[in-house]
Amino acid sequence: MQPKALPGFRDFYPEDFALRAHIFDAWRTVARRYGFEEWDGPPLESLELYTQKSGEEIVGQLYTFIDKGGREVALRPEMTPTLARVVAARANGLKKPIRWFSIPQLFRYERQQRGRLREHFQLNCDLIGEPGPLGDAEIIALAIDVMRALGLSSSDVRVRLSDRRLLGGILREIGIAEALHPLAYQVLDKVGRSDYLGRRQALCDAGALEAHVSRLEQVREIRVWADLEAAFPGAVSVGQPLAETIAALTAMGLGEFVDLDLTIVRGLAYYTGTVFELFDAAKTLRAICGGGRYDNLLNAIGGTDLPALGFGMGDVVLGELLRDRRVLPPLLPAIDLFVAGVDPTDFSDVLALAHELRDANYRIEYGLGSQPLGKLLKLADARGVRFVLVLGETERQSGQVMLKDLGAKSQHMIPRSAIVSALARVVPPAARSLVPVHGPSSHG
RNA sequence: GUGGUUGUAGCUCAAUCGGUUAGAGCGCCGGACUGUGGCUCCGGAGGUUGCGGGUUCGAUCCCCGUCAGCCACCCCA
Repeated sequence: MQPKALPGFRDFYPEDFALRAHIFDAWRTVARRYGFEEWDGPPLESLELYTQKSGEEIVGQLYTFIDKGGREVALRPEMTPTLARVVAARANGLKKPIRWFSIPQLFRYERQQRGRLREHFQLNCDLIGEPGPLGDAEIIALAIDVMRALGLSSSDVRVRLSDRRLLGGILREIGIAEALHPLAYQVLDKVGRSDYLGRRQALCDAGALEAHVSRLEQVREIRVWADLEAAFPGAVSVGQPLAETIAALTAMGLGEFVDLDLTIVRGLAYYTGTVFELFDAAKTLRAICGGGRYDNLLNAIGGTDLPALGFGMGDVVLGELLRDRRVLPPLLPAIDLFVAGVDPTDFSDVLALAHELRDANYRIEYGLGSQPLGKLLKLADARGVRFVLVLGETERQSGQVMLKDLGAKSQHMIPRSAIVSALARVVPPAARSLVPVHGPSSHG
């Protein structure tokens, strides 16, 4: 039996890594477009950071151990507690609102399933120090724009949006006691799922009136703002921030992505306002992204009273959705040019030429052993590279190099002495090459 | 953590009722091809049938266990 990666952990072969890089690229590009700055923290934290405040659910699934100094430590399962600590440490010196993003690798010890591993990368975007609904719209818009940047539309992904303040208002309007609100949230969370009746019974057993629970069930029918006004007129006023957030998203032209869905609760105990999730439209996968407002968390962890909100977007479900929707990045060749020497006496010329071109920021491969030219061309072709430079006795005597275009099936001589400037007109240097790997023929 | 289900080559899959040395395509390596790639043809490597045990003259096939994948719970990122 060959050794394998631990369950729930991944090996990234180059084609897998290409997808990961594609996702990271979109994450960074869009976050920067919103003026967010990248930061990071340690992957290993004190266990106490997680046991403290951020929801007991997570703690049972931590990777924890005692380090050699006797400290109880944990691999980070989420980024928000670290963020709270880091921000709190310099809260007075940071200009608000703070716009930060990070791409941490996170760990959870849990049985894996599709879309849920023990390790994943997650884009975290957080906006700290802004209490108003335009901040909520900003964060949600960023998440939507990541989808758009990856080639997904509103028919591929949906934002499901709710607000705990509004939900609280609805529960008060119904008359459900404050102490029963967590149970009521669970009932809403389970709507349409197998355990729904069990949770409903639990709420009744805890003292909720049957009539109240029935009315609570109307919440799941609310799809547009008018539904809310009709069903719970008394709660509309506490829903104002959510209404303004939706209006802002509509003004941005992103309204078509957004569904009002008050059954979105989210497990983490620290959310205080807006909560939202992104799903694939067919809803065959797990949530792509989840987030919301957590106005009390920074105070609880770092003693700094700042409103905040943010989201986490994992790479696993997102990658599956990109595969499903067939919006994967094109496979690009790893090199711009292949250099082929005709026989072993050409090696030193090949090495000199290759290195000169690498210094000019070309990505270069050449044959590492003594191989016939046909072999080298076959290798170049397999690499997906379009251009080959051939160096042999003939070229050396005339002070030239042969530039062979595998795509156009043509070749011509260019002067060896001015090789870089001669090439620049034909082959743009370096990693900006856009020639697809299977592409010379399909590329034009 | 609970229940169900599936494990054959790097990948996708075969293998009659339990019966000889577990096959094929793709991929990989080599040759035809010593200054011209893709195509073609030929050859090769690669498997303790996830692992362990049991039943049997004989197990990829049946039984048990275990590990891993998947699905549903659970929980959420």
